[in-house]
Amino acid sequence: MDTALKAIADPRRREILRLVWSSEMPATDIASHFHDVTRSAISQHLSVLRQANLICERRAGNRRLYRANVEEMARLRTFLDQYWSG
Amino acid sequence: MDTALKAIADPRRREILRLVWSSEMPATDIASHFHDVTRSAISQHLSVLRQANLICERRAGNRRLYRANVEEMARLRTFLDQYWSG
DNA sequence: CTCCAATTTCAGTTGCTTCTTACGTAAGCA
DNA sequence: TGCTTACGTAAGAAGCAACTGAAATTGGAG
Repeated sequence: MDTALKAIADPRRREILRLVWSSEMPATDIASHFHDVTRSAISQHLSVLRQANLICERRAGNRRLYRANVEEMARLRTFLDQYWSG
Repeated sequence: MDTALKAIADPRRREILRLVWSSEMPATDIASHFHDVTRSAISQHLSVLRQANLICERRAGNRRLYRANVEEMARLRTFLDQYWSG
């Protein structure tokens, strides 16, 4: 849970999550949304998000398609809701 | 807002916030709740929380009394709620 | 004024984060 | 087979974060 909180504390990663929120997207497309950072950096952000279990990865041929793990995000949201009201 | 998110991503700081959630508490009392870390470290965590505007400080003689800034926490909560739903 | 308690601040260390460049690898295409 | 595209991973720089112990600050007590 801690890992997830740290992960979403980064604005770049929140932006990535938003991109794959409701539909999956290949890594290249994700990276091309960021013009101030290399593809490699985005790949590493994706890795952080994957370790936090906030995104799912699916391989399709050459590509890797990412989408947000809405269940885990719901769990994080619940955790915070309990924190605010505890 | 980013600063606040980073601040609450740390479990120690979340614990501190919980301690001063509904009543103010002097720094010494806060520090004495943590047995694995020095007063100095807690003081620095308090400083991070103050910069994030998540706590308020009041001086009373020798002491410094801290309490959570519930308004700022509410703003943070709203920010996250909007993030989840948009 | 002196001494003590409460607390921050400073200096320094260690470890983590973010980023870049360069390289590796697997899938598709000629 | 060899070239290209789409990625991840490795290595290293730069900066940030968390901690400790020592010193500074500020207020109270004698």
